[in-house]
Amino acid sequence: MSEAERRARAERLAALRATGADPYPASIGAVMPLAGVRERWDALDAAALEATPERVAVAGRVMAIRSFGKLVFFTLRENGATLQLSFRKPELDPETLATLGLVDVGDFVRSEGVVWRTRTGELTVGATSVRVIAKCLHPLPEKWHGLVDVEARYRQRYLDLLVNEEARRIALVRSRTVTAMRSFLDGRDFLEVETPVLQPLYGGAAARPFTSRFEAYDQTVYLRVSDELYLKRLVIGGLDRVYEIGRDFRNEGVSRKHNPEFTMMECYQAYADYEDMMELVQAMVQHVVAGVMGGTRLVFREQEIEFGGVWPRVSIRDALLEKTGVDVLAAPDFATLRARVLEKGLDPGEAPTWGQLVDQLFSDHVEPTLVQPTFVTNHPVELSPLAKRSTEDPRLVERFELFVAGMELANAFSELNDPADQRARFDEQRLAAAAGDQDAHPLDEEFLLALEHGMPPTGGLGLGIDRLVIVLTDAQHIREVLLFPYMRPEGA
RNA sequence: GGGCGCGUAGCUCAAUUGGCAGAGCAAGGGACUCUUAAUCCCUAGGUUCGGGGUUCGACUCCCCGCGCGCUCACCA
Repeated sequence: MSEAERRARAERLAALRATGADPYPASIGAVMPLAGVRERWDALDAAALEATPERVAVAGRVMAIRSFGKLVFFTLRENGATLQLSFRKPELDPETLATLGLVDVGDFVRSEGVVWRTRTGELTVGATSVRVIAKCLHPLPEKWHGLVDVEARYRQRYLDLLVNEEARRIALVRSRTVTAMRSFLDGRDFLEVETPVLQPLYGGAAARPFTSRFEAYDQTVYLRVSDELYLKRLVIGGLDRVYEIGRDFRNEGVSRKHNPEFTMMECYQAYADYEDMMELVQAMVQHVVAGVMGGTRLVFREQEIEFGGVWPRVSIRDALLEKTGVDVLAAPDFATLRARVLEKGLDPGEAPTWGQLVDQLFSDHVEPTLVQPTFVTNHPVELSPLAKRSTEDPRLVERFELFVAGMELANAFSELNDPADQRARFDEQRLAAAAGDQDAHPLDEEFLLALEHGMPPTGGLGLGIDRLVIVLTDAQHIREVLLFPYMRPEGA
C-alpha cells in the first residue's frame, strides 16, 4: 500500500537526518551537467578512460536502482540526459555505505567519482560518494508503461514529464516555437509589447468573455478575448511594428482544438496590408518549421504537410463554389442563398444571416479539406467588423485566414482605419447582439476616439500558437500541448 | 449542456451467468561484483470513485452524485 511505502520513505528521510545530513540542502557545490559528461567522455573507450582516470561531480534524480550485492548501479537523470552511476560497496567508507542504503528511486543525489566504462560499454561514474540532495516521498509511476491514465497525466503533469518522453518533447517543441517566432519578428524590427489582460470592455474577436470583479473600483472587468484593440492604439501612437504573445480567454466550449485559455501571437505593421501579412506569416511559419523541425515538411495524422514554397490562396467564394456548387456571391441575400443551399441538397443549419450561412458552409465543406497550408481570402464584411472593406466588392473585406491540417492557424486583415466605417460596423454588431448574437463585438468609444486621431494603413495578424504546436507535434488534442489544461477540482 | 463509454493495489492491467478480488512493476526481507524492463526466493499491500438499493451473496445488476474520455451542440 502506498501508505506503507510513504512511511518507509519517510523513515529513510529520518534516518538520513539522524546521520547529521541535510536531505534538502540549499547548495550542493559545483557539478558537471550529465550531457556535459557524455559530451566529454563518450568518444573514449574503456582502455582510454582507464589510462587517464578523471574525477567528476554529478547530480540528478535517481530513476532506477539495480543492486548486485556488492555492486550497485543507479540510473541518474538530469535536464533530459541520463548517466549511470556505480558503487562498489567494499570500497566505500562507512558513511557513504549507510547513505547508499537510504536512497530511493526518485531521490535527487550528488555523487563524485571516476569516469569508466562497464563491460557492456556503458559510460559510468564509479561513485565514491553519495549525498541525498532532495528526498522523494512517493513512488514514481511504473517505469515500463509510464503514466497512462489521462486524468493523472494532466493533474500531475510533473509525473507525466518525468516518465513520458513524449510529454517532454512537446514541451520543448512548444518553447522552441515561441523562441523562433520571437527571433523572426525581432529580425523584422517588431517591438514586443504587453497589453492589458484585465479590461473594462472586451473586443477584437467574436467571442464570449470571462467576467470578473474589480473590488476596489466596484466594477465588472473582462479577461481579454483578443489583444487587437490595444495593439492598434499602439500603432496609432507611433509604435509602427508591434507584437504580443499572450493568453486570450474565451468563455466557450472545449474541443480538441479549443481551450478556454489559449496563446495567441498578434502583430501589427503600419503601412502594410493583408497581402504583406500573407508574406509575413508564410515566412514566419516557414522559419519556425525549419528552426524547430528542420526542413519544410512533417507528418500530421498520417498526412504529409509541405510548408515550403508559396502557399496557394483561394477566395471563400471560389472554395465554396468548388466544394458545394453554390456561388454565394450570386446569391446576394440570405433567402436566396438558403434556397440555393437547399437546392443542392445541403443542410443550411441554423445560420440566421447571409454571412453566418457562408461561414457555416465554409466550416462544414471547405475547412476540413484544407490540409496543406492554404490562404482563404475575401470574407463577408458581416463577419469581419474590424477589417477594411474590399475595394472590389463592398460586401467583402481584405482578409485572409491560414488553414493547415483542417484547422485555422492564423487570421489577418487590412485593418479598418476609417473611424466612421468602424462606428457603422459597431452599430451593426449592436443590432446583431440585440438579435441574440452573444458573440457580437461591443461598442468601444475609447477605441473609436483613438481611431479618430488617425491610424496609418496597417496590416494585422493573429496566429494561434497552441494550434501551430499541435501541427508541429502531431498532437491528438490541444490539451497535449498545454502543460496545465483546465481540470475540474477533484471531489468537489 | 445532450448522448455514449470508463473509474479495481502507488503505477500498468486481470477477475467466467451475480459466488473466496489477482498478476507484473514499485515496496519490505533475503541471495548475487557488469546490470540497464537485471535475475531468483520470500513477504506485505484493497472503503473495487462516493452514497443508496436489489439479492442468501454485488467489482459485476439498478438509482443518485463526483471525476475523466469520446462525441454532438456552442465556438476560431
